[in-house]
Amino acid sequence: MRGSSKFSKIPTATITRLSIYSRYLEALAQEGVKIIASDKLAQKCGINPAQIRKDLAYFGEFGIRGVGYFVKELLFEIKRILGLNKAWKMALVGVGNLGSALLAHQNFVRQGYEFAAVFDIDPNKVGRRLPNGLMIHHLEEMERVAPEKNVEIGVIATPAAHAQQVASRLIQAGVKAILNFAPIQLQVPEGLAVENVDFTVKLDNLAYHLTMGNT
Amino acid sequence: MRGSSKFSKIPTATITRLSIYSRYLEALAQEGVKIIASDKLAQKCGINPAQIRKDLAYFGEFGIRGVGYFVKELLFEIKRILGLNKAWKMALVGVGNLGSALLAHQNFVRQGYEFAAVFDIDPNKVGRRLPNGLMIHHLEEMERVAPEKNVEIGVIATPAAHAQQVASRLIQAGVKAILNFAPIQLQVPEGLAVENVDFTVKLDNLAYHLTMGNT
DNA sequence: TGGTGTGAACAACTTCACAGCG
DNA sequence: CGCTGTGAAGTTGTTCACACCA
Repeated sequence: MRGSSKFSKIPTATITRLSIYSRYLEALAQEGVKIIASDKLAQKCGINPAQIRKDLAYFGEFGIRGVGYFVKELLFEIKRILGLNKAWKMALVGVGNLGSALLAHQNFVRQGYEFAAVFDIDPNKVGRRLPNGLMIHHLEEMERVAPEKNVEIGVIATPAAHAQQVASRLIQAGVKAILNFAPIQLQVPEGLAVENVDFTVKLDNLAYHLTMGNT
Repeated sequence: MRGSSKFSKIPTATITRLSIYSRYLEALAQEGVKIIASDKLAQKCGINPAQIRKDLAYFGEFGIRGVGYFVKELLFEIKRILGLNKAWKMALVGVGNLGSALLAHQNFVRQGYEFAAVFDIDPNKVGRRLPNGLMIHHLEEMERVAPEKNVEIGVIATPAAHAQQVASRLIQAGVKAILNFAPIQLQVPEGLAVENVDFTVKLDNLAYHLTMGNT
């Protein structure tokens, strides 16, 4: 089997790992490393070498037998696969502590993601302009503003109580992918992509490990 | 098989789901709902009902056949399993945008987690006192302060470049669990629990779904 | 009767082991 | 020779289907 043709079933975990590979390849490229073998990369990522080769094999043949992978070339290919060869426009909803931190987070820009619109419902915030020049819109304006700014990804940084309502609005405004920081399982129609960033759950995992015997 | 005795191999996914169940049970309890069936809960969580029963079966029998589960009782049991019947002390490292947002985040306290110590390396921050009364310590003081404050969980909110160094310090100070917000794979000794909160990776997943055909 | 608890079937993902090629 | 690419084996997690019991 070869090629990324059509809808081969790619494990979600594979995509997640590709993202991780790209980070290390980026670092290697900056260090001037030209070639890397799956064993070396695997060690860095804490992953089985065969896993890396399998992951890549879903999309084609990028390596040279007996040698390894050209760092720059592989990085380019992975970025292409992930869709990082374009600038993604995001909308932030919720300019609280977390939302503000996300706005200030410089990794996004470096990575090809950009906040193109910002929303809130707090009258004290709506209408104000952020340091980066963006205006805080009222959530009501979502349907108008989001398409105008070509928003493709919605980022929910509101309290859990508002998250579902916000998600519905985003979807109505044509957004097809949501990054959800609220600790709630969003109900969305088929075909819509939702990723949850849920540190409460992660903490619970840690608490469990600390409580039970962690091998 | 029954009971949580010793080291039965529990899937990580099960623990994650238990955490999610607990959230919905909490909501149900507050709404005054007394009894819930696995089908109902499953629907809320977007999970297969059998999965819920399997997850619970790892730890005992908590339901009544033909009836369902007593909400309060099940919630109590899950919290006990996860180790949430105590207050966990956390140390925050990195009082930047993200770190500040985490400090202000009220869900932690409600959930039984508490920041007991805060660290940074920025001379402009070290020595200052936070609104909640906590003093920002220099990272160098970790080994002294962390044990003093009974820190059990380390939270890394520093730039990626510092994360590994911080992790090592936390470990040296006796911390056995780390919540890592830095986009890097931490190298830690066997038996230490690390959970990564990595929204860059999540965004990449969304970008992939938007780029490729999402069913 | 109706929903839990659970062995057994199934599906998905990971690792192994080695053929094949630069 | 050495490392990729990959079928096959192994492992882990999920769903089904129904016995069992309040």
